[in-house]
Amino acid sequence: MGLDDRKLAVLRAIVEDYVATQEPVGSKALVERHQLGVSPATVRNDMAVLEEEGYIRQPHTSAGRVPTDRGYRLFVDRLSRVKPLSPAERRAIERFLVGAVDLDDVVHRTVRLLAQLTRQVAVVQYPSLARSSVRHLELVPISTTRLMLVMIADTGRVEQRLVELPAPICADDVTDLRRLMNEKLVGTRLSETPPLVQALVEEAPAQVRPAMTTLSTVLLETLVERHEERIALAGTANLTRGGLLDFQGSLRPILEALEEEVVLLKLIGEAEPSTTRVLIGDENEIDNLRAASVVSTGYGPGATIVGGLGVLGPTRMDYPGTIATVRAVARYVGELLAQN
Amino acid sequence: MGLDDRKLAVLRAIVEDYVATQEPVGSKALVERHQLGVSPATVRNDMAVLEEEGYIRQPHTSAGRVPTDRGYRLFVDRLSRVKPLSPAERRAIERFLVGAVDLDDVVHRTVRLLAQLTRQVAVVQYPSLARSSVRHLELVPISTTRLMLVMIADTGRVEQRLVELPAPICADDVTDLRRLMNEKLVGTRLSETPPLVQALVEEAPAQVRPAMTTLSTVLLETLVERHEERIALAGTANLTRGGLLDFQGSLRPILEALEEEVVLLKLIGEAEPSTTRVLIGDENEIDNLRAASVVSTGYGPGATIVGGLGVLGPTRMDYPGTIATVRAVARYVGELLAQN
DNA sequence: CCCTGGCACTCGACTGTAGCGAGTGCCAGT
DNA sequence: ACTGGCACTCGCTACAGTCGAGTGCCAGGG
Repeated sequence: MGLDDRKLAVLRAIVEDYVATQEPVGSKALVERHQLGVSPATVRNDMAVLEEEGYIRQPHTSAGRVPTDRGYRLFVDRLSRVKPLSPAERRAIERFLVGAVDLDDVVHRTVRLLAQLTRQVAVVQYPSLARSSVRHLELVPISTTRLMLVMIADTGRVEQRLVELPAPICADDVTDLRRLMNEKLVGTRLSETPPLVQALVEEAPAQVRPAMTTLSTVLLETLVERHEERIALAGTANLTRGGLLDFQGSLRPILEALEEEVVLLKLIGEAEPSTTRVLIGDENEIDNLRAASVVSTGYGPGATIVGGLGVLGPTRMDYPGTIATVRAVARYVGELLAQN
Repeated sequence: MGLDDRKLAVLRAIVEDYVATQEPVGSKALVERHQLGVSPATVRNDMAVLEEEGYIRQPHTSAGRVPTDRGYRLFVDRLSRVKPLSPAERRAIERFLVGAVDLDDVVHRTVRLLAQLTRQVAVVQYPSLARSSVRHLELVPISTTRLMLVMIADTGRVEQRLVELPAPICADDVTDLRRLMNEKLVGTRLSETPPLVQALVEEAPAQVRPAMTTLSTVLLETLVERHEERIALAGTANLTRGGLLDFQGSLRPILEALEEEVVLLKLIGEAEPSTTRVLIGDENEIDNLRAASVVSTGYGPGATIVGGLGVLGPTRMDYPGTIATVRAVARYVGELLAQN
């Protein structure tokens, strides 16, 4: 408990050195590289206390100390000072994101940018449908019994589904359907849609009732219920930096986890407004990712949040820098979305 | 040169054993596990010839033999018998692919299926726009000066672009634009589109000429010229199978290559009709992939090809099995697309 | 002429030993 | 409360020795 200022300074120094060198750090090296104003022996005593409290540990009896997950946690919460982005980084962000033609394009550029800047694995969630509202619904006749239902969300996401009608339909009826759907649904949040869709079916003229029923089913089942979240990933090659030291030599579990969209969504999809979430090692609920840390945040136009983004790396990561970058990128993307 | 039947049989046996065990195979083990009808010493002589011809090599002086890229090539070209799929695999394919709601869904399911069956990295190209034709063009007004241009291709692909108009436009004009574009472009292949689009602008009534000009620019620039190919990837975790033995211990270059869509397209996008292409190690043009092999083929409804798919793995892979699986999956996907 | 058994040889993998050195814990002294 | 000193631990490296799988070659036999 009694962690006085110097002990905290020692912990900070250990974390910083270990992150930089990737090697267990000893008492002598510490006093040499940081102005602690005390001797190695004193530092050793402090280290013993820190170890007892579970903030650091020794890989083997006669080696230096390495921060534990708990140590990183303390470091992140209380010891790290926010590192402002370099002008070069700011410029990189702007240069990278202008000129995106498309939501797809925005997301792809963002995820690559994030991977490049942090030199880690980057994950970006497409704007969540659940958090979007309907901007427009379009029906495109493919044949007399087939329609393409296109939904355009205010976040720029566009989803389409092929709808197989129970009976042939004429062009006028399609127009009616389109009008009815748009009148009722445009502007509503996807999460509030179900009852409205229900009403839509009930109020539909008999003429188009069967078609509307089919349409509503597709709308609810594929767009609302299994609310189709999408994810973009980049920078997996960065997992191999630092040789086999990180991730105790096996990338396997990490790569497996990254293939599961559900897992990724859990990681970065539960963004709270304007917080940056840092999950360190063990704190992670997914077993495969116990050797990794995740820094994530939400993004969206203005103050609203429409999706999450973040990076994943070894617990031994540069938290202050990563946090700053993730935040900055999220803010830029938000601004970009606000313009549309 | 003088490779008689027995020497070929020896090579085949070496490849099969090495693929199965991942360990250099010696003469004694060979005669034990295969009915070659000769003694180890004879096999040794054959091996010496095979080595001289560059089909196998010794990792170190006193170890067994390992196939070279050239050896695999000979094996694939002349020695491997096609391995029919097991009924279980066939069922797996069908079960996996039915119930896809969406082109996106089809592609995602396919790539995961392929990764799972071959236990390797799978790559699937979305149906190429260049090889698709226009089924329908839709214009959705977003505001008075903004349109969403939606293009639906016969392959099921749907692309959308936001178009910023030079001047406000009324609903009737939008209807006109839509009609004009569809009359002229529906049914044409994307690759033949440019001159038609040109004509479209020239023939447009003065009233909608400026808007049509802008539209055509977007159409050409973002859909035709940089013909937007997309790729899905799965199974990267399979790269870690076989410990660090494959890929000489470093996944780095492989992962890097897999992040480059351009590279992937080059690998699987140049499909010839009804051929399965096998690239072994060195044969690969991409330096990063010199330690890997790629098995790819084209797919599409009926006999036409709209895109490529394939898998990437260590040169030490089960070629007959992989080839059979890749072909089968491609055929099923083709059938699936033909139904739409 | 081709195949075979035998034999000497090579060389990587593994084991055990020894010395080195970074780093620690503890203690007595200021 | 901090410091210098000292004994101790233990992983790392180098080195020597042994083992054994596998080879190349050769002489003999069908």
